[in-house]
Amino acid sequence: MSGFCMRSSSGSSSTGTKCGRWNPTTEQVKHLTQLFRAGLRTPSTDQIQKISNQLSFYGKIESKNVFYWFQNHKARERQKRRKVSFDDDKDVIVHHRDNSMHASKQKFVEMYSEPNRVIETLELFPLNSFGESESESEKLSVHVNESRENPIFAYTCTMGEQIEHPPLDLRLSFV
Amino acid sequence: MSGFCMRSSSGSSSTGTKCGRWNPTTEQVKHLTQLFRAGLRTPSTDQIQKISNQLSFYGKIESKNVFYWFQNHKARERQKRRKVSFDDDKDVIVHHRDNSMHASKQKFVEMYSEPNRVIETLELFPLNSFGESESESEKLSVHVNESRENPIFAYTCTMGEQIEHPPLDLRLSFV
DNA sequence: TTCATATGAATGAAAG
DNA sequence: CTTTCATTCATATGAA
Repeated sequence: MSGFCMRSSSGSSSTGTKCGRWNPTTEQVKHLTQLFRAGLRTPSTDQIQKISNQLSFYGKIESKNVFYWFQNHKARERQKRRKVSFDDDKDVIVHHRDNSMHASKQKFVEMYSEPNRVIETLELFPLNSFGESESESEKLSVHVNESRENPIFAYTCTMGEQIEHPPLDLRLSFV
Repeated sequence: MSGFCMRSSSGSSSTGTKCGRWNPTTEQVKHLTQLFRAGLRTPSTDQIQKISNQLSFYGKIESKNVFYWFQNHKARERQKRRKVSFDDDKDVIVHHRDNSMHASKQKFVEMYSEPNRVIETLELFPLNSFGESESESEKLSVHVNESRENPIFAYTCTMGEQIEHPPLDLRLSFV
């Protein structure tokens, strides 16, 4: 059994999304909580494995469940605390808590900040992550056409994943 | 403005539906996925630009969105391989299911490297959050006993929160 | 049924 | 790249 949740974003009705989800037993929750209270916040993969293994005694459970549990529990603990701690806000004068959150908004630009705008046949593939992914170890190149009238996404893959005719113009083909 | 943030249509009990972050349309996701499946993993700035530009046809989207999408998708594809694979038997007895992972080469290979009790000294507390935890910034260790009969969860916490003795064997204690 | 809440799951964004 | 954070989505459950 594997819960596959398809997230139909926007578009129309966001229905669907059906998947069974883990339902922890009280015992499992009790132990997870204890570990949390003991100070565990972000268990490592190893720890997750161990915990999962042990807790499986009480019922079905997977590693990812443990992972999510801690993730959520920690987040919500913090969230709860954040809502309750609105003491310094309406107070002291010019303390406009600047929205610094947007200050460093574009992190990705730091690395790729290059006004370069060469448009041609692109050379993809960092070549460092091919053996491990489920994708194919093939090479391809993205040919982007600059025509701007009715762009068309045209995937030229031997995989036979041809999409209809979306108004795009990103051509991808093997080399 | 343009309704780029639909979502709370029929949901009265729906959450706030804030429009703070990018919400890819089905079409956008479809295309991104295709590119990914075709082998694209780490698009260059140019490529990101082009893709973003093309996908903007379907809705609001920025370059960084594309950048992050690939980064996350790639990472999670890999992470999935790591977390969703260990299925535990709820019947005691821990067959050392060997470490015949899939293809990963990190962290996991050292799981059950020892048939004895594996004592891992955990380094908890990320320290990036103030006193959000009830525990102090201390270190603890998880003592996992591999006995395959009647595991017992034994939390050795100074808090005096001793639980009974469930059939588990994950010992957690401060160091 | 409808609304409200708790929480598992997912994922965009960022930090490390 | 890896890991963590923040926010959101979805479902199960219980109250009204």
